[in-house]
Amino acid sequence: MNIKQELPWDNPRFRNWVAVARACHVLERALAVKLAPLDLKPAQLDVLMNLYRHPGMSQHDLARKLLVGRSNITMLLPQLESRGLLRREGDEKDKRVLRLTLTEAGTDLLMKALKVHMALIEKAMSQSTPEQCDMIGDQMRKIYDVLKDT
Amino acid sequence: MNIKQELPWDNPRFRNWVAVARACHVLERALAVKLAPLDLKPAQLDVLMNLYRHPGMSQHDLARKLLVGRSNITMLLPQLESRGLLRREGDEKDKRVLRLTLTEAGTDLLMKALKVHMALIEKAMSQSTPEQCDMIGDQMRKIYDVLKDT
DNA sequence: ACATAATAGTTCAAACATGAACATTAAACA
DNA sequence: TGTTTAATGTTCATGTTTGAACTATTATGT
Repeated sequence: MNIKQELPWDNPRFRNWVAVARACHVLERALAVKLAPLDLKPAQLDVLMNLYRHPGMSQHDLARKLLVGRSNITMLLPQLESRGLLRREGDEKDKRVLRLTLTEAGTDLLMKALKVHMALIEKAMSQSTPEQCDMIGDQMRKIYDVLKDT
Repeated sequence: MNIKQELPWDNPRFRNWVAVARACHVLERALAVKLAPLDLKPAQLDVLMNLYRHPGMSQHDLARKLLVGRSNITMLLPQLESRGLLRREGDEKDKRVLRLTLTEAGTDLLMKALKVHMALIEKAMSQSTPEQCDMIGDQMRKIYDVLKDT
């Protein structure tokens, strides 16, 4: 019988995941700083990114994509809409849903923000070979699949 | 000249980092759910973990470890202290600093919470070989080093 | 058709994080 | 020593995130 149970810090999976979380955290903070001149928060950038890739998506779909609650989206959108970055238009067939699309100004700002975001990620991952980088992405997508319904 | 500039989604580093961020986010959410029965938030678990590994650390040191502001720590600790999970004692030599240590109850709760955390991480990373897992950890530590002073 | 369920979005109060300004104490240095 | 500068922790105002309750609309089932 063990007098002292194994501590998580002895476990490679634990130690390595802690490193993942810390890297995420520090990159998020750095991104917030770099986006400040554009008067944009990381969460707002996530919104613009998703609308660019999925024009006409509903608020519900957006919330699921961003892994946040619907009320969060409700609170987030008016700021962006009043700045003229996106439009909310009622769906013809289903009067419950609002369809979201970027305006031209929204797309312009997104492009500027993406340059900042890209530069940061390039800097962060400059140490990794393409193979390592892809492997990391593959593993992370698996983790997401394993946990997404938890 | 390019009519359309390269989009970030065409860049492997960008796509793969997005996967990292999403995996982090979904694991954090899952952890919050699993910790709820212990009446513990992920941020509070982070505090307990750090105090266990570094007994007697100051609030300032704790804030730096957790990558948050000092005021955040000030707001966080009273909840844990009033539950009898940790002690705050003034330093003899420097009357500005408060030394933080876990109580026995704090250590007990930490051990229970770590089991939950470990189980989640094991589940998440069960798809990775030990080599892949270590490689991910190595890369993430590099990213942290590159960005920590940004 | 009608009653019941489920869904999309909003509102609201509570919890949480953040950064600037502040008080206290220690360190630097003239 | 005495003055200035820096460090620790707190307070407070602000902004963000969350989940539960609510309205309006659509889907389901009898």
